[in-house]
Amino acid sequence: MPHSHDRQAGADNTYAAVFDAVRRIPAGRVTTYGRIARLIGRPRAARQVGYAMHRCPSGLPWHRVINAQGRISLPAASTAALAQRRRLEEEGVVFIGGKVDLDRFGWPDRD
DNA sequence: CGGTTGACTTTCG
DNA sequence: GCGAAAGCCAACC
Repeated sequence: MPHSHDRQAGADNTYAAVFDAVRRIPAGRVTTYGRIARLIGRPRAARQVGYAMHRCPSGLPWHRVINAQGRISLPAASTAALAQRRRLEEEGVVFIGGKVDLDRFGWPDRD
């Protein structure tokens, strides 16, 4: 383990923790950057989760991560945003007015 | 080493 | 319900 005078898990573990949390999201569910930040013990580091998403490895279900408003956090016209929405819809996630109802599709949530 | 940046969140008008 | 502003924190240059 790292020395305790350092911050919590250590910066090197941050990305791994974020990626691991994202991999735990089941298909057909979504979560928010802030929720992941909280899961890895950094409730205020939501932006860094987004940053980690930009650097995410292939095979990671990054499309299941959206913002707290239930909206895709990318320019609506961008290729990535369109791909994200399409993938989520393929998994059964419903967009209403361009937004996802986090109360129904959010994770963690009821089973 | 220090200012900028950004796939965020929350609050206010 | 929406847009603007402020707050936060690590990566980048």
